[in-house]
This record gives sequence, structure tokens and C-alpha cells, in this order.
Amino acid sequence: MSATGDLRPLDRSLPIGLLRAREAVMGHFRPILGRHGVTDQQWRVLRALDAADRPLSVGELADHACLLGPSVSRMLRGMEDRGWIARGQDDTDARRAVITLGADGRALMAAIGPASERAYRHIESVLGPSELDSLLARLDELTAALDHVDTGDTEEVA
Amino acid sequence: MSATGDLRPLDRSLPIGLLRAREAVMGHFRPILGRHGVTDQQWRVLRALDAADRPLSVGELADHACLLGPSVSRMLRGMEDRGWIARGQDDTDARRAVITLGADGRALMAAIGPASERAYRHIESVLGPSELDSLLARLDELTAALDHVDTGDTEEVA
DNA sequence: TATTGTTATACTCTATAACTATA
DNA sequence: TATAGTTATAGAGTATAACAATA
Repeated sequence: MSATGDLRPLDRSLPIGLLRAREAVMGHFRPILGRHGVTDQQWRVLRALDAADRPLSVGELADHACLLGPSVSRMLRGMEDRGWIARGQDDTDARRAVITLGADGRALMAAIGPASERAYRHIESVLGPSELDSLLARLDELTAALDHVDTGDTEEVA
Repeated sequence: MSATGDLRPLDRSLPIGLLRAREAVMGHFRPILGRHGVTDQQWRVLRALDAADRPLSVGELADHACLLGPSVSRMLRGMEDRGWIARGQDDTDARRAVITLGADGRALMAAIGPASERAYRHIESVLGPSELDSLLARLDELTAALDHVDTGDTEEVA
């Protein structure tokens, strides 16, 4: 029995369930990325640039890759040094940077892609493809439902 | 169109879907924890101790709270200083520490509990209670299925 | 010889604020 | 006055290895 009694059991906790699931999934991807010297976050930046069919600003990149602006800014420095990304200036707004995938970044993605897809298909085969689709859809619904909420967290705490 | 073409689109990525969902959910919990000076990870340690009906070793705590041993070891030092946890020795194995919730830790959980439950019920009301149950069950299935796999990530990368 | 836990190290991300240069 | 991006700073977690004590 719980000592406090007013919290739901750990195995009914959504944050922990999501964390465990993500760790289980990443356990299949991280070794692949690690062999190429890419962190999770760098990979999300590369994926975001690859998925967008246009250059992205730093702010857009932060949104797409689930990172904070200062984190992206710092990461971009190192990724630019390695040729993974290239930096340009927006034509109409001089404040805005314009980030694109660099040649080495594209090569890196091409090198990682096949193993990543194999890991993904393995996960699909374990879950069943329709289960995976349905899970992704539910996660999106959850995210959308909670993001559109008028910050219901501002209530006072006892 | 994607530059490389052999990766699934970002919105079909399970790691990113799980990350976004977790961030959306934690967006409702983190402000509550923050007002009490508790980090996500510290909260998971407190929850794990509260949920277990017996003292836990450092290693068990790391498992239950999804953390690494060295992280737990370091966190425990600070949490002990604040009286959130207490440290004892196992009777039969002198190597093994025995961690329990301290009085201040219990008080902290009691203070946070109501707001946490309110946030949780808000999430339930947005999703519907059965949707939440079903999502938790699917996440557990996913975790179990992937954790039991014989490390299919060891394949060579091109 | 293996295990429990701690310490050390290097790296990275988070989070916030302050700053710049534009708009 | 607001926005885009950078820099600075403090804090914390990750990951690995090395180590001490014990089994």
C-alpha cells in the first residue's frame, strides 16, 4: 500500500509509461546513432531538416525537433563545423537564419537510414503494423488535446 | 519530399511521437513539481519509494525510476540532506543500501499529491478514461515486447 | 570472481536571463 | 516595442569507467 494513498500507482502513471516506452524504443535506435557519433537530439534536427521540403529557421527547427532555442543554437554550431548543416540568411528578414542539410549531413542520414528502418520494421513486426499506426494516432491525439489546453496547471497548490 | 527518401516521415516516428506526448503531458505536471523545487527525476524516485511497500536498494530504485545507478547515487545525496529519503543498511548484505521515504519526503508528496491528481483527472477528462486506460495498456505492451527482444540492434551498419 | 554502490569524468541538454540586431 | 537568434550561466542527467567493500 502507498504511504500517501492519494496518488495513482506507478504503473498507472502516464508520464512514466511514456518514458518507459520511449526508452524501450530508443534502446533499439540509440546504438545505431551512437555508432555514428550522433546524439538523439542531433538526429531529431537532421530528421526535421530532411522531412521539411524547405530550409527551416532556428525557431522552426526547435519546434520540429522538440528542443529549446538555445539548445538548437549551440548544437547548430557543432553540426555546422562537421558539415552536417549549412547556414544561410533569409532574403526578406535579416534576423532570420536559414538552415539546410549539408552534404555530410545527407551522407550521414543515408548511412544511418537503412539500419534505422530495419530497427523500425522490427518494432512493427513485434507489434503488428496496424497496432503501431493506431498507437501513433493515439499519441498524436493526446499531444493535440493537451497542447490546446489553456494551461490548466496554473491552479494553486496546497 | 524527403532528401534521402528512405526514412519514414517525422510524423510517423514512434520515438518522436512518444517524446511529444510526454512533453505535452509533463507540461501539466512540471509546473506543479517546479513550485515545490522537485525535478522530474526526483519525483520519480519519490513515487517509486511511495509505491513500493518496502525499502528499496539503490539498484532497484534506478530500475523503478528509469534512471542510471550513478544518477540515483548522486541524487540520493541531495535528497537525504533535505530529509526526503532516509538511508539504512540491509541486514543480510552489507553492500546493499536500504532507502526509504523520509518524513519530509512524505510531507512533500502529500503537498504535491492533490494538484498532481487534479492535473491527471484533467487529462482523463480530455481523453476519456477508457482511452487513457487503453493507451497505458498499449504502452506497457510496447515496452514489454521491446524489452524482451534479444538486442536486435547489434546488426552492422553500412 | 561477481556484485553493490560510490566517485570521477566528460559530455550534453534544460532553463532562464541578458544581449544584439533587426523589424 | 516585439521578434530572431546568440551567448552566458547554473543546474542536472547520461554514460562510462574505475574503485572500494562485500559476497
